Amino acid sequence: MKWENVGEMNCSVARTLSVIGDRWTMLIIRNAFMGTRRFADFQSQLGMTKHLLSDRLKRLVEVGVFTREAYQQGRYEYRFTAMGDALYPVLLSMAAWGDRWLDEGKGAPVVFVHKECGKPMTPTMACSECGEPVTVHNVIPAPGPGLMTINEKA
Amino acid sequence: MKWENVGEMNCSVARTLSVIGDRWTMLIIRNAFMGTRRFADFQSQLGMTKHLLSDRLKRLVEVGVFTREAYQQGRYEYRFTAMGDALYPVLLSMAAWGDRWLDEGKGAPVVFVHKECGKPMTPTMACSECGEPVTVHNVIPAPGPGLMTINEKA
DNA sequence: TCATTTGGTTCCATTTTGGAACCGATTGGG
DNA sequence: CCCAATCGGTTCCAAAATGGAACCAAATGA
Repeated sequence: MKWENVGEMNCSVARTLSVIGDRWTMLIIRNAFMGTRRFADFQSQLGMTKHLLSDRLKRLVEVGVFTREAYQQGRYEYRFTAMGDALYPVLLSMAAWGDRWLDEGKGAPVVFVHKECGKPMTPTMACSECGEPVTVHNVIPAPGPGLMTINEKA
Repeated sequence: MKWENVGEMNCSVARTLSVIGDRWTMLIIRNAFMGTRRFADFQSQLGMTKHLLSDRLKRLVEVGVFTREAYQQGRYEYRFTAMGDALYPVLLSMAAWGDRWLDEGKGAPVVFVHKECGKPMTPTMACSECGEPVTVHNVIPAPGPGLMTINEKA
């Protein structure tokens, strides 16, 4: 199977990966969450080549993660849509995993402070119904309405 | 910058992506969470070429996400370590985003049931301190102990 | 015994990425 | 107004990664 067909799998994870699953896209999104908006800033911060950045931004706009708005003649800002904002938990879960398992003994580069309670926190996956933390041990996947086969191919 | 240097950034997200951020790795991990353990099963379920699968599994074992244990002479099973289990929230956050934003009107292929409360739920990112949901609007990133510069290069 | 399964490796063509040069439109400085 | 610099790209080419198929040795199973 080719990568370009991954998005056609009947799987939410595969479809998500078809949008954010290539080498640079999540780093672009990370920087966007840190406030970066403009082409040149993304490029200098990430050190990626311009044509790749151009492609990725174009694609994220097409998919609906970013809007592209001129802030001057021919100068654009890329800003999250609601769909883009909703990627924040994906970013947080990656940051939390890297902090815990790949910190090389130096501690977390960034800590997250929850505005409401004012405390530095670890982003934690919880049940929307009862609020308790969820892990691989207490979640059971079950067939949903959109299921046909778990791994349909072609 | 080349992709191989991304893992050296002083950023937990970048380091996480250096492990799980290539085309196939998260799909391998998805299937592992669904119970797949063996080379041939990963290969037939994912439809990826054998040498790529071989590379990815080798790497995930090196990094510490999987163990590789013989279940017969020369036959191996790949199983999550604690480090690997801890990737579950990343998978859940991707599944939740895909369900919400890329379902193509067909509904979620899989729903998650929380064992403790017994209800189908939406995996939600919450504050470890107060348990309230967190979003891009109520989290403030702050410098942590491992920070030197936010985007050190080279 | 002999075909089949498993878990790969090797080879090659195609695709993607990385690096650099180039470019037109816009802007800011003098 | 003129000129240099900036912005947001595009084009070209080399290098690296991926995709497809063939091949292979060890172990199994009939």
